[in-house]
Amino acid sequence: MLRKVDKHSGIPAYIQIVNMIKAELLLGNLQKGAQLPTVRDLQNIFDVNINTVLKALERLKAEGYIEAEQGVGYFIKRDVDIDQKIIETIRECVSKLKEDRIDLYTAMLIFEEVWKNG
Amino acid sequence: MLRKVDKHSGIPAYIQIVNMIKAELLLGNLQKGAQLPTVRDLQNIFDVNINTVLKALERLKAEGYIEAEQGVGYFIKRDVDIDQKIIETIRECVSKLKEDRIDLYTAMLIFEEVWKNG
DNA sequence: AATAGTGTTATATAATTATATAACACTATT
DNA sequence: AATAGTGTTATATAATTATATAACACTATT
Repeated sequence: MLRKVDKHSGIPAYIQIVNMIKAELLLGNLQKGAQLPTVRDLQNIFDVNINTVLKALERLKAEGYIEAEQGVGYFIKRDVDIDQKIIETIRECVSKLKEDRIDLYTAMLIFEEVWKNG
Repeated sequence: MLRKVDKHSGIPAYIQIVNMIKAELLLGNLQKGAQLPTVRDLQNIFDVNINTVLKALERLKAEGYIEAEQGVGYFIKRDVDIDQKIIETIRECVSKLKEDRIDLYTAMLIFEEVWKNG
């Protein structure tokens, strides 16, 4: 689901946009051939300047995820398949953590640190 | 564990530093009263300029996690306790995901998206 | 042929992030 | 009193990020 970027997170807006679109690909919400909203719509969806949208799309294009057709639109170039088992593992973990009333930011800090160290 | 920042992640170095130190607090690796390495040591540990270290420490100080004593050093101001159950939940999840050969970046993208949407 | 709806390119400006460097101020030890 | 080891402040510079704005180029429909 594409939504406003968080302007206070410290993470550059164009990186957040890249991440959101990659997440849609991973979850199968955006599939090969699908057309993205127009750059001017994306500008509104993400609540950023058009140039910031273009910077994110440029990055995704360079990484081979999307392609542009001038005068027509942006399209998903390939599916990014992921084992459903992985998604289920993460869903369960998120579900448990939410029961414990922890917030996303804290959860991600621990997640990253445990991954890199533990 | 404090380590070099990732200069290619797109995330500002000072944010990465803040996050790493917060993660240490959450995992109990840094406890109330503990002294941080000197700013000049941190500069080497994180592989950034001293001003970038100071920017991160300033943020942590403003949020009440640490305090500075001029001429002496930086100290942890309070413990950030977290239910061990939460850490165990995350450890198990990370363990499963590593078995599936997924990478951290992909895992975190899914994690965040599932949290905000699923 | 005209037009509405796409993506594309360009210029200017400001804020933020990061580096390099130097000098200063305080504390604890010698 | 001197000194080594801390944090602190200041100045300059460059790259990156983000915005605002305008004009242009291509495609598909009317």
